[in-house]
Amino acid sequence: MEYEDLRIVDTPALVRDHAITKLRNAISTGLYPPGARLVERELCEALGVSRTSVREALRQLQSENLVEVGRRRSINVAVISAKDADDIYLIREMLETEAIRRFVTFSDESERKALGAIHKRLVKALSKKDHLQLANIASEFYERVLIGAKSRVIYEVARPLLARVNYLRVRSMAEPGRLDGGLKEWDAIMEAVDQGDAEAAAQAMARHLRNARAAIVARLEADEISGAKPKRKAAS
Amino acid sequence: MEYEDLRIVDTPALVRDHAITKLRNAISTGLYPPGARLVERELCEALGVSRTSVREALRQLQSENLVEVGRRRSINVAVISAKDADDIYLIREMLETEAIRRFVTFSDESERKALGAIHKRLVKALSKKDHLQLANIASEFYERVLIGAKSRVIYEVARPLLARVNYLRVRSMAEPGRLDGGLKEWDAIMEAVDQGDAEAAAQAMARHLRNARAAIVARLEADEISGAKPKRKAAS
DNA sequence: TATCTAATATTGTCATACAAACTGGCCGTC
DNA sequence: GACGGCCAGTTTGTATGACAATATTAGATA
Repeated sequence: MEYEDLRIVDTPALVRDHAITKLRNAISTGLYPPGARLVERELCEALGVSRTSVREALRQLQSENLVEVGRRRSINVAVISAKDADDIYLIREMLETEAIRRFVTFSDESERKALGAIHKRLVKALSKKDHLQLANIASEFYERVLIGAKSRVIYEVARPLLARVNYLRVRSMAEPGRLDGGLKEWDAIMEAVDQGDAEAAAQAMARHLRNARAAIVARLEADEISGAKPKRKAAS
Repeated sequence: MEYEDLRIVDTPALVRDHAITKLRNAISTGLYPPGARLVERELCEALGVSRTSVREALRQLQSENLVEVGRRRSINVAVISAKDADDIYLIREMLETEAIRRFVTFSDESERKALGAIHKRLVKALSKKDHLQLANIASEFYERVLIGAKSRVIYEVARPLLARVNYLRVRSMAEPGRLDGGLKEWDAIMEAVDQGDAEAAAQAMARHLRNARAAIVARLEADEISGAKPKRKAAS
């Protein structure tokens, strides 16, 4: 008999996890844009939780580098410079090419199916030019690859990097011209995965990330020269 | 006149940072060995701080993956499997080869001098077979390279990985045979740096990390087959 | 208007409090 | 003596209130 299925594994939801998720979302959607100051009391109010929980959540976001401490002890949404973004994408390339190699090697049928489904939705969103949707689906794709790679370590290292550039990706995708690499890059990745060609998949992923990097870094550099206007207040 | 030096930049030490440092040390020295359960009240007592601070410190260590939550919400010192270690060293190789390339390219004279000094101490500790000292100095070396690479992102990603394997390195160095790669590997790195040969330095670092990886993974695999005895209690 | 001062806000830390889940031992029953 | 269940003690998650030390803002004043 298989009793494994009966095993109680359910962990009651933690308030602070809820808070972390909400804050992460608020940051990646730009509700709290880079540089915005996060005031504990306001977050308590907005989230409906105690300062205890908000503070623990902030500590976590802090070590994920999604927020940073200002000079006056204030907590601000992290500002990512062009150089930072460049480095993040370099590291993503290192990690995610390895991840997709392992995905091809270790993933089971259902995982490949799931990735294929995400790819389909991606194509649809692309054709509709639905930028926000596209960014979200792409996030799912990256994350699914990380999970399928079956390496706790790679996942733990790469995921925070994804979170850090999430906002940038949403922004960049709203740009005319580059809809996150266009169809070809995604198709190349998916095709290589379908054919079980790990090396081709890694190459396709590398190309994709290098292009994304170029687009995002260019955008940030343009921003930096034009206006160095640090936002101090959160969006209302 | 240069008033910059008078600028008050000093940030009063935070209790929680103190706690984090202490705990990190306790973990990497093995005072709290892998698997050991960390009980909040005991940590409060040991550190002489309130539960608030201990909990915020734990949240941080948690996102650094130095501790992990057990089934019943308990906080345990992270146990690193052979596979985890293998992956960590793979990623370290990716990051630290890049880091030392940049060190060679971007570091200034004083930083190279400082690295040279660390190397000298390393050689001395090696000749004395002072394992603990050796592990600590090696940590300094790695960290100094990361700093000299002048990339906030690389530093932020690589440093937690260093912290995660710190305990393993201390242990592994106590092994007869491998004294963390022996003289040759370190000398090769330092020589390449001195000659300003970024690529040679990267190669030497890669070799060093691959050897360290092999030693540590072998050790962990031996441990895993012999005894799967998870420690549940912290050292007194 | 410029500047100094007092009121206010914000963060860091502590001390409690309490519910929920878990642990372990004690006891009674058979 | 074995079994089962009840009860007290632990531990974590969360909330609340308090207070010092700064930082910020507003107000008063020259």
